[in-house]
Amino acid sequence: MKKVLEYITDVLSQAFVQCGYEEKYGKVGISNRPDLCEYQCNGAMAAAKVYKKAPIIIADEIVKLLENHSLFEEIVSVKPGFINIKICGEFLKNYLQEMAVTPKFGCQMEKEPKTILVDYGGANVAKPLHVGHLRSAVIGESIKRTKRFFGNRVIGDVHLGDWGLQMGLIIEELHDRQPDLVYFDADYKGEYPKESPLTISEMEEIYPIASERSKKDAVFAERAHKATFRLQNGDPAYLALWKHIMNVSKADLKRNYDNLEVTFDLWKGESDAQPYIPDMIDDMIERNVAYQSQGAIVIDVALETDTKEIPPCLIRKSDGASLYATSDLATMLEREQLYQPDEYIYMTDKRQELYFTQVFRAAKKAGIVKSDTAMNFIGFGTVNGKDGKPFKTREGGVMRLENLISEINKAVYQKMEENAQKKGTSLEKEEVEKTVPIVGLSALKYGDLSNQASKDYIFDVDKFSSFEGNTGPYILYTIVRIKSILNKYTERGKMLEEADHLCCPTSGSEKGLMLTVSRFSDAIETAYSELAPYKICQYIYDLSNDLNHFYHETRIIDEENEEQQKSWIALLKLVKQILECGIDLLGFSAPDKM
RNA sequence: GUGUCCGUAGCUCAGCUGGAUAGAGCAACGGCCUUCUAAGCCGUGGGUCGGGGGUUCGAAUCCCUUCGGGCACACCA
Repeated sequence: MKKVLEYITDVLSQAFVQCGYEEKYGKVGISNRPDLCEYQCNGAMAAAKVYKKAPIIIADEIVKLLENHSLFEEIVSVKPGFINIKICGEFLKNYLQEMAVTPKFGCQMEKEPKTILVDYGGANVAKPLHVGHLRSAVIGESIKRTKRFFGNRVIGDVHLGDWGLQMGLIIEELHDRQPDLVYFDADYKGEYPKESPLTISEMEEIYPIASERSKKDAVFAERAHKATFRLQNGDPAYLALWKHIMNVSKADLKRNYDNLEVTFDLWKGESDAQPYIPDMIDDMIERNVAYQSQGAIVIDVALETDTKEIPPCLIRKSDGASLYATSDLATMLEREQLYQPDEYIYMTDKRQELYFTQVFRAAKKAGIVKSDTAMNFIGFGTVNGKDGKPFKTREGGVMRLENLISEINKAVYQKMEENAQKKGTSLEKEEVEKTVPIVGLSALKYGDLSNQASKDYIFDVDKFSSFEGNTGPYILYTIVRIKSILNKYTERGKMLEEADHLCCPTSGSEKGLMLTVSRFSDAIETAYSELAPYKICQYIYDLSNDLNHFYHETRIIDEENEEQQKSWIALLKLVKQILECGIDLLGFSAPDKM
């Protein structure tokens, strides 16, 4: 669907041409003075320079030509040379009606859909999820949904950190605690047990202890390194143990991600890339892409155009071990074989930006990915506490994601209870069990997504559980209000389907709401092209504000004029659909009541 | 040191392809529930847009400079 701004810009551009000016001066934008107008064109002032005329004279010419144009309710020239525009209600009404029956409310789908691989940059196996993992999961989920919305094929890979030293640490710690396990019996020749010797909570308890121990105990650290080495070289006993750890850990991670309504198409990890590594490195050396430097194998990735020195990308340490980059490159090799992505998106902490420019360049230089494959890195900022330092619990430890969620849910529950008390009703248990996690999730996700991904942000639990103003629950509350009206409407024996016709706006708040509705595709398309979920937040927050403003001024259920009431119901239906679409792109949904 | 991002209201942040009085939310203060959910709505107060130069009819926005902070800079991930 053509956008409202395009309709107006076309008309203005034509007028500029008719008056003998260049077309480009007809560009129209949203007004920054809503008290004066809805749209504005500043082209007359820009044109004034070139054509050596007073801007107001040019603006007057344009306005004179368009005074009676059917698209405008009002078009006037002001002071230095602004052209202020109010759009005709009739046009707006028709535009919204078309939106309501157009797929995706008129958003422009991708003409050539792409295959996009999203790499969530690895939660680590055997370690609990903490707030740091929140961003990649939440932002990634939203970007995945947005990319799909526009018609692309998206493959999300959780990409676990499952092949590193933490495995050796756990294995050796377990060795000390339960030396009698068959995995540690060198002479054992039989099948290894099907049951895991460790539960998830034992694992989560063991890991930090083992990790600490390795820092103080050099002998233990050496053992862990050796165990890791044995595992990576395919020792059957350790591999069997590793599989147990993987299964238990994956099941737990999956449960946690499910709670966040975050899903992955692939549950691959670093271990999956290992088989590709030896051939890949040999091949790179053979083709002179990689070479030996100071005992290590590296790929030069510096370009003449660089403003700073980009160090070479290391793919093998001088002791022969592979690194993160090796695994990432090998993973691309596998992905190219299996999926041939047109675009890659990597989501990690922004501190890894330099690293990823190195890897991306290495991948292209080595011909692992095609030269025209889009390689995107989304680096997000760190989650900080109120003190501006990386987020910690009150006790100073790492905040587990699970605890965070339950803390927010507790606050949601309290709020619901308060509200019930005020109304003198009591909470229905089933209702609460359904609603609390939905509202809590909206608070958590919206709180994260409404910030620009690349910036650090202050994570304030109190703020997240206050639910006032620009928050997820506010958006949900708005939707719930609409649902409530629609319910009342049908309870009175009226059919929602019959409310499919809009009238021209009769108030400022109604027109304001309609104008914001009409901006939907601009907002979503911007979020899509800039990979910026916070733009979606901004838009649905605006829309919610306009709805609530309209809501407080307009009695809908009591309206006696049937046509008018139907029109409002139709408008509410559309706003509800759009808000629901928006929050779906953000990765959460609305309850029926709250 | 080099590169990079940032500095806007007491706090958390928008706004940055230059435009009219710099906007939200929180916090503070004052109104609005016998009427569609007050997790809401309306209003008040609060800013030398880090400092200084420059370009321009016009700068929070572009350029230069300076101060203050974050982060990264080959065998970690």
